[in-house]
Amino acid sequence: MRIGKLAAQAEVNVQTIRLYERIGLLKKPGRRKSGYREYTDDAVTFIRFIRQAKSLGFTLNEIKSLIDMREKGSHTMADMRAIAQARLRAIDEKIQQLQAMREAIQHGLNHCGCPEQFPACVFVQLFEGNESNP
Amino acid sequence: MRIGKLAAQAEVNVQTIRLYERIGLLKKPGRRKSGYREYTDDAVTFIRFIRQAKSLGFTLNEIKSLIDMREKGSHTMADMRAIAQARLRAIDEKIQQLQAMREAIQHGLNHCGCPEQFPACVFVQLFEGNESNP
DNA sequence: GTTGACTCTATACCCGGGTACAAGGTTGAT
DNA sequence: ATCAACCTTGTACCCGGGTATAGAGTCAAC
Repeated sequence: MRIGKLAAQAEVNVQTIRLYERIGLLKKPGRRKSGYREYTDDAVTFIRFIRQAKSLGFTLNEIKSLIDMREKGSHTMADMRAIAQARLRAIDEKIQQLQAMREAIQHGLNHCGCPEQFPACVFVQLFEGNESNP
Repeated sequence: MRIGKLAAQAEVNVQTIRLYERIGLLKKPGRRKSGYREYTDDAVTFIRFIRQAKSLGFTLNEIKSLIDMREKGSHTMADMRAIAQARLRAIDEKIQQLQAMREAIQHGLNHCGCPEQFPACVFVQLFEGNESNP
């Protein structure tokens, strides 16, 4: 199939496919005499894999690492698990960080004893020199 | 003080200060005859406020909204709280999303009954059906 | 055999939040 | 008076992950 159909079936933009090819995520497909790219059905699955991995928070670089490993046959389960675990750790860190932000803001809102009196507000405190703020 | 000192005291880059000025986050300081920017001490506090808000996950645009409100005197507590609460909601959404990713990956790792047997791995499953791409 | 939809390459642009020159002018201590 | 360290503007570049455009060539249905 040509690129447009692949894009439709994999639910991505045509440009995105060419981008993925350029950065080495997708192998270069065959070409017609006209120069048109010619894909087989498994390209659909492959792009879906990429999108799925992306939706799990893997960056395109990480995905490329997985692909490269697999391609070189140098992949072991340990390698793969290590990548997955690194991603888990990154996700956990991010969650911790967001929870800390959450708490700081929530704390500000809770301890702002000024339903309508502006100057006591946590935001005002932020403006007025970091007197007592977290 | 001149921009270099301000940058040092506020612990940001000189370029960053100019960027903040350009996007309207910092109001334009006075200038010497030579054209040099001349800041007062409260600029330090102000930049620290920006960094603090940023560390709580506010984007520069959100911070600009807070500042604009304050400048225009059109700020009410309700406005400020609304912004803070919007940020809280955004943070919560992000956390939900990360937790879903976390679970999906963890599930994959747990249910991959192949400490060293490659073909049953969750990653391999992702690849399955496209044996011949990269 | 013409039309309209498709594809090709190359290049530029978008977002946010900066960072890095380059070429010139100023400051201030010696 | 010199000289390093500072400042000015303008421009371009970085990251990741795309999206948009122009100008030219190709495919297929009628």
